[in-house]
Amino acid sequence: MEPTIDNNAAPAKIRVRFAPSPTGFLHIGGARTALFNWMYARSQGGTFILRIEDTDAERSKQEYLEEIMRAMTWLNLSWDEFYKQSERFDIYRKYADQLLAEGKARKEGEAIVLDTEKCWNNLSHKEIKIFDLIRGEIVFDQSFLYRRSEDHKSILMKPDNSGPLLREEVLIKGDGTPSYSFACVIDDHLMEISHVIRGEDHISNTPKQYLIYKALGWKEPKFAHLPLIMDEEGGRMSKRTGATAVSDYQKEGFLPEGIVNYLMLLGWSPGNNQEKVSLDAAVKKFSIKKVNKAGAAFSIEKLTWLNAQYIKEMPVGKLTDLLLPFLKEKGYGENADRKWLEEVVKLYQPRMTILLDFMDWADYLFEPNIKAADEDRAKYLTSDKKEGFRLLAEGLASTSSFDHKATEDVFRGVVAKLGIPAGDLVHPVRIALTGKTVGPGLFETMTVLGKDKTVRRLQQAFS
RNA sequence: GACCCCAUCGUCUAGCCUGGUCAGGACACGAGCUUUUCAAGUUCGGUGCGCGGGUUCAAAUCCCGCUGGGGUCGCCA
Repeated sequence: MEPTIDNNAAPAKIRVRFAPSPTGFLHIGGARTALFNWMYARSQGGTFILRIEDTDAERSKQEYLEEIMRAMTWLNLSWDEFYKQSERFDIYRKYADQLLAEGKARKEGEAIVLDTEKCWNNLSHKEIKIFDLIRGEIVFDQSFLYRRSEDHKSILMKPDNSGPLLREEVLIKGDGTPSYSFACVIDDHLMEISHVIRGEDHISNTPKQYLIYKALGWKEPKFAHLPLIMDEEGGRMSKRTGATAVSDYQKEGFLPEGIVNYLMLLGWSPGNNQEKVSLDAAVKKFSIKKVNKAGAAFSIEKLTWLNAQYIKEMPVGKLTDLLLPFLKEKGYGENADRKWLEEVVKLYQPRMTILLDFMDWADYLFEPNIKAADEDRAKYLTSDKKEGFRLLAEGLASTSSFDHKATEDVFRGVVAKLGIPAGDLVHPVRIALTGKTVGPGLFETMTVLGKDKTVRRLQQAFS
């Protein structure tokens, strides 16, 4: 039997946008906003739009625009449509002129401002109700329009004292460019945005924009205001308290999978106690109603842990590929043997949390000479170790094979002969070979360092 | 200051809508195991419903107040 319910009604088209202004690098908070928009679009079979809000010609820079697109691409947040507000000035102008003609706006010098008093009075209700998918209904009375003194402490009254003086919303600025709210409203309407998903800092912009929607005779979209990301102390996220640009994290060797995974967990949870969630899995489970209301503190430690999880499960070949640019930058491993390099990577993979860790730990394999810190030398390379070093160098030099077993056999032989615990020689040798007090197993280390360098560093350890 | 938003371990969160499961998981932290070091891994552990009132047989969950935190108040976006 055919269903009796009419399902022919076209389902509402889901269209969302991420609207950064290219006045700086893509911020970690911006990336999160983009991510939630993206997840919502993908989970609903909707459209994800990237709209560049570059109305401020002074502050907008092409390099930032490119950087934002590069960062989003790196994070795997692909967009379906692309717009730049700077190419749409004539559209905003047209609607401003229309409002002017309708008497809902007026000229203020070169600028055009909305007659908010008239627009407010045109409203059928004496309050503005915004429905927020995350927070429910948010109600504003007229006070959000009140004009205040410089110090914000007192409300300015009309000259005739008949009531509070209302602020006029700038639509077109004195230089002819549109204001943020005006361009935003027009674009969201024209681009048929169904859901405006943005940061909580925009909640108080919403009633102003509502007034513009109504002045234009348009229906407002649905809103969802995401909680803000705070810094580690719960304060406002700023450059002062850590890296804020996505590209900074990329430079340190965070993986896009790790960043995206961490970011999605800030204010949302798949609900099944899972921490490690791929973008695909998140899309399947994502629901905007499950997004938290409270702000979330950014924890570099958890990000780092999550990043380490992705590094650990990565095929060695791929990890090596990712390391290549970092090595190249340092001038390391230009002609390194790929097979050898993968052996080295495999050695450090379990302990890496970010790609840069590898650079800090494996430098001794690429530098011709290494030198441990003086205090470590003084502590470990004591003269009573000289005999052990001599015997070890001698023994290793004469081994035919130089693998884990061979090096260990020689080493065990030496400590047995000297009658000392293995640990007494292990640590000094590690210092001599790597310049570090910590690292992977000593025999693996020797193996990847190679016979020549190992023997030479042992011989020169005390010089 | 006004308006708005928010409130579960130190942090991210599940649970809240549809009151009744020792408030569950993760990061971090501590301890054990492992071990040539540091990590990793593994086992175990402590830590929380901001406060005060209601409603109810019963409140993390519903209501009110307080406190605390955050946001906004630009011809920036």
